[in-house]
Amino acid sequence: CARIPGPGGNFPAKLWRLVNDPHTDSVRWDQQGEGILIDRALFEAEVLGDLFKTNNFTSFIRQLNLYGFRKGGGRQDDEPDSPAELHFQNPYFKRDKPELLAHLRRMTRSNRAKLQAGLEVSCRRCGVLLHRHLIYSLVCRSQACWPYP
Amino acid sequence: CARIPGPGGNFPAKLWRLVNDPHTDSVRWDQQGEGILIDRALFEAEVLGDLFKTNNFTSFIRQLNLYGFRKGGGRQDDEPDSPAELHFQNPYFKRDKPELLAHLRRMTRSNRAKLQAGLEVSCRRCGVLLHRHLIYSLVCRSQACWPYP
Amino acid sequence: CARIPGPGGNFPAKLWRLVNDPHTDSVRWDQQGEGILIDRALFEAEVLGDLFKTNNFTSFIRQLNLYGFRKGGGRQDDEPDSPAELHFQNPYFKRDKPELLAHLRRMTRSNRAKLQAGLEVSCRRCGVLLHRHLIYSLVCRSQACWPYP
DNA sequence: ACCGTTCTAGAATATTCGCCA
DNA sequence: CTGGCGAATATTCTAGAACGG
Repeated sequence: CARIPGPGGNFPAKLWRLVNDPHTDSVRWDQQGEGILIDRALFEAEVLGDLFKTNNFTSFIRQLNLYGFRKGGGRQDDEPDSPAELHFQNPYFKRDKPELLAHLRRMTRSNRAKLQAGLEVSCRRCGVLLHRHLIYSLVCRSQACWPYP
Repeated sequence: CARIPGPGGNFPAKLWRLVNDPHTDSVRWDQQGEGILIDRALFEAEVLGDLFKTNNFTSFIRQLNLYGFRKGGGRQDDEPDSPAELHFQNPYFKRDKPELLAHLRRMTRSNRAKLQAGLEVSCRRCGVLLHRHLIYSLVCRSQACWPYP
Repeated sequence: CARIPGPGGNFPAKLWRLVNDPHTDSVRWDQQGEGILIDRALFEAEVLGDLFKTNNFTSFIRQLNLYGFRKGGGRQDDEPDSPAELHFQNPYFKRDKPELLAHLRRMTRSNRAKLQAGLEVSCRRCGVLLHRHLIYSLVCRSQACWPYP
């Protein structure tokens, strides 16, 4: 069971990799797999400046918002295990529905306008990279081979 | 004679600081002070990943082009001391005419259109930071106090 | 020499008190007294949750922006001692010109419109509290009685 | 009606990738 | 092949908007 490939890809690819990587403690799925939980202090030490070029946690939050993540739990605000953890959710980012990832878009003003007009919006390398990553994560999880040998 | 302040500022501010900083060997003025000479290998080791968030020299070149720098010497391609040095020049980036710095603009498509239409184009924090740096470099050079004590 | 009164007042009053309070290490004037330097980690431990109701540093930044503070140094060489310190400045928030405090306004959209139309904009309790605090700080500094006994 | 807090979006610069004359 | 550029994403700083006190 190979490692999830890295560190390339755009923001959704990186986030998908992080949340599915058992070696990453700062980002994880909530109990229902409908949203993600982020431990800020841990995230700053573990991820920022490494996988991302920024050291500012707020830049990471800006990316979450750009890709359509909203704060708050999926259903009835299921509590994070630690009160310090931030809860975000996105209709196209679900643990058990990786096929939805293809709908993720960077919500710039121009993309928003295009979508409302019914036009196509590209997502550079979304297809290839996300596909690779989701295959990896699905295969690995189904084989219950995590954590890595 | 104080050090040139850093590391803030936009690209022109950083470049002006680098080329005037005697501690930076990878970027320097050509003999006439009309263009800059860049030693790529040295630049990668000395500057990239530190003052800039990128490790790719080509990203730095992209910035040079965005701000209007062109390859080639000012007059008749006065030879770089080392054949490995790249020669770039910009009509508003001259060693002895810091007042021209105020005309530097990021040449995006929209900015290009605005300029052609005779409109104003902003340059965030260009004024303050460039002003700071040019004052420093002028004062320091005039006092011949470089390298720093 | 009495302590600066607290903890009441609106945001500018609190900030003026903090930056002039020698017991507060996380907020201080830059060398020229034209901008303020903020140590985030220290600020979170020292000030947040106490003087302000929030635990989010970003809320404090939002307040700074609402009242017209901008990131970056004022004019000349005012780099932070520690690169970790954030530098903000405001044309009406200067160490040696407390009379300018009266011009501070909460820059909401409506206030912005009013000011551009040349209308008056109120600032609740700005007058009274700021006046009290600036008197205190001036008196205290002039008597060189800091730090407090 | 104003202020403070929170979450999200706008806008400018920075970085990356790839095209093309 | 190369230099310059378009266009997409990434990072930074500031503003909009909603809500409660």
